[in-house]
Amino acid sequence: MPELPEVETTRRGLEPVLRGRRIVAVRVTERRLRWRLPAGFEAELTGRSIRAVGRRAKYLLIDTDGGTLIVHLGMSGNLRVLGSDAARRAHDHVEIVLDSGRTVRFNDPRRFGSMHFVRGNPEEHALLRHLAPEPLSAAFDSAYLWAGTRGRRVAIKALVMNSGVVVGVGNIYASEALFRAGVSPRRAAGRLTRAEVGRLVLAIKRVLAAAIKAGGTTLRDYVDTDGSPGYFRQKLFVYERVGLACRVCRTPIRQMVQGQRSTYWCPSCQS
DNA sequence: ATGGGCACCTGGCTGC
DNA sequence: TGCAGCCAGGTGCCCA
Repeated sequence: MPELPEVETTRRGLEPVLRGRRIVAVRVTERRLRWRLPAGFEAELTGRSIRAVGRRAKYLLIDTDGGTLIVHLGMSGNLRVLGSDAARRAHDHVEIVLDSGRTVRFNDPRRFGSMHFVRGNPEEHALLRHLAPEPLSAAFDSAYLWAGTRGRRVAIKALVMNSGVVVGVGNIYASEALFRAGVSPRRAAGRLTRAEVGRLVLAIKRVLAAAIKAGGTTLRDYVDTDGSPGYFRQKLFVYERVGLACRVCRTPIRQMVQGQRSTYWCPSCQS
């Protein structure tokens, strides 16, 4: 479910609730996440004080005085802030109880999400070590993507979803950014012109920034830490709009499958 | 190295 | 009403 804007929205919701708080209890009701939670997981976290809540790609980094909790929301995960007496719901797997009396619950029906508690620099963890630049950073610019596309025969849509090229762009925002850039999702990455690469870099930055501003996109389950949905869905140009008129030229939006994922595009605006 | 396909898992919807 | 089949915001891993 969540791409960079949804994870960043979650980070912003967690930060004021977690910063400076101490973890007084950790309860796990399902250890079988994407990677099984180790036996010592609860004990390692309990008693820690939280210093900050960061983000790298789609990973949340909950920085404590004894290590970092790395959280991924997978396809269907969310973290909600609740009172400690709130009723448990189906698929609540992990609960982190704070000294403020509030609690953070990780709910994830599909269990593609994950948690790791690591000592030392989390950027050196195997999951983070090989990640490409952040899309909203200065490092992700036209020259960078130009170099990263040369000689690549993969479809440009697959390339922008590759976390070794740029992070945080998932299935929704890949289609949306390509629409905004006027580039067909099936084009071989290496065949894009300099101008197209430049437009694509700008489109990725703008669509992600606009989605963060709207609190992310809720298609089905995504909710922020308060349980409220994101409002960017109304601003989507192509995603899940197959057969509907393009909001720019009125041509019907089309859908195809690339790499087992749905792609949406306007055959008139994109070439 | 690169590209493509599968696997992990549950729930919701469609159509017979 | 029941059930099979298909689809869903991700990504690590295996193979050619």
